[in-house]
Amino acid sequence: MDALKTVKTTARPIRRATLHHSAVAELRAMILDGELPPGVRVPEVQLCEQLGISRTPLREALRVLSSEGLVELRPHRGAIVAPVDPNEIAAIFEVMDALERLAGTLACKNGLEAEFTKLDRMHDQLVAQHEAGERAAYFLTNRQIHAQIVAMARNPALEATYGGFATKILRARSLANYDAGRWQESVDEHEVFMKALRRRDAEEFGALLADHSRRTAVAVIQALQPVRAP
Amino acid sequence: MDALKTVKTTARPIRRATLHHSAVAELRAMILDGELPPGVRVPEVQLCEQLGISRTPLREALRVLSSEGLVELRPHRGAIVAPVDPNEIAAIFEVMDALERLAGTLACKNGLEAEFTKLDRMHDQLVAQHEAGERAAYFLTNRQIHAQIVAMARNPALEATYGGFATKILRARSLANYDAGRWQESVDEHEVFMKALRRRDAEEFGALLADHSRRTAVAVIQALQPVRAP
DNA sequence: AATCATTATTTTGTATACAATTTGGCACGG
DNA sequence: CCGTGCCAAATTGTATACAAAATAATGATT
Repeated sequence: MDALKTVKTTARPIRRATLHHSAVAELRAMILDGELPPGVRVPEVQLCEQLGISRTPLREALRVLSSEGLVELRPHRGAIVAPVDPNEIAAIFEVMDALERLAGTLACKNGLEAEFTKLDRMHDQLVAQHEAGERAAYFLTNRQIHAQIVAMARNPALEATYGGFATKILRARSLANYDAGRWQESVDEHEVFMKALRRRDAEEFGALLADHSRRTAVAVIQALQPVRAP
Repeated sequence: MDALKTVKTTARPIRRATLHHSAVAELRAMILDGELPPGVRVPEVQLCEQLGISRTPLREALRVLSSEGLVELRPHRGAIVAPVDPNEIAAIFEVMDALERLAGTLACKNGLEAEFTKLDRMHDQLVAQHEAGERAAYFLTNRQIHAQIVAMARNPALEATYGGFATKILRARSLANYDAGRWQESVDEHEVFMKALRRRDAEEFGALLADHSRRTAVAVIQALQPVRAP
């Protein structure tokens, strides 16, 4: 007696089966990984055979990435991977500070108890990775922590906007090698705002997150300066 | 002795000649004007002959609008104009408040003298249009004022994000008829934050703008409630 | 008569072919 | 020797044709 006709195979019934959607994901990853460095031209046919798809879905993907700001479309002149402009990154961080503050405040108000404890565990992991000098793992955990905070804000619009900026910032970071001294500072700041979080002090937590973001901005932009385009 | 080889015919040498780009603009306008109401299906071929273009550029346009959140793509099931979800609008306003505050603070710091006076003139116009009961003209001026403030912030990332949200909010507004009582209130709030602006009190101006945004949010969302989908 | 299965139609997704524009090179003239 | 104009190759923009999937319509079976 099966009451259901269809079996729920997975929690998310949305299957992204279309090629153009896969192409977006693939290209985005390639751009983030630096496989497609900023400023480089994106020849359609070459990428087509590389991805094993036709031009149609690839072009659709390029339009989407353009609207995300990861590529620039120059009519009749081909697409290029969007260059990383320090001024643009600075502007993004200026907005990001405000978003971090908002995320922090809302997360404090809307987060579930289980999420707070999860955040605590993640923070412990972060500190451990810092002490162990595991740079790559640290950065990943760091991103996950901030993503978790944003998720706890329970605001899809904030999450989407934050994600878009985070992507661009991530790309800038991967270009500019991070200052070593900033690492310790950053961990300290995490310690501080986590204390505010444990007190459930929403305003203070938000303010500290914004401050953390601002300091990160300074470090990233500074590290970006020597990369002057040749 | 002309030192320049090319004559600058216009300030923006970028010409948007491609069909898919025109299609994006056209469709976006149609969605905003309510010509394509929320939830309605978007049959590709029908729109193609209506716009006089082929399916290829139209589909590219749909992907862009999807990435902007104005249409929803359901794989193999066609695209629909994104429904206006009160919860989504509420979430957007929550972010918008923060953006308004940021815009106000930055505008106060980075605005040029000429721009401040221009804003004053626009405000006078706004008040006049309110007194004259010119509803449509008032709303236009209102939008222009806020756009001007955002422009004065000198932050392209903020401007783009703000613009995207403003588009969605505008669509929600056009659906829900605005409460009459709110109109007077709104003008009063404009009066108040303009005073702060004339004092060049950046923090206060930002705070008042955020407050204005929050109150607008309440009014819009309330006006949106009776529109329960049948 | 109602339900299910199967088929037909419509619509979307993808690939390919054609048109238009840009860019690099080359010859010609100054 | 340099600049200008024209031509050719390559690449993008658009249109159309074909394939796949979903919806509907129909008929058979109970």
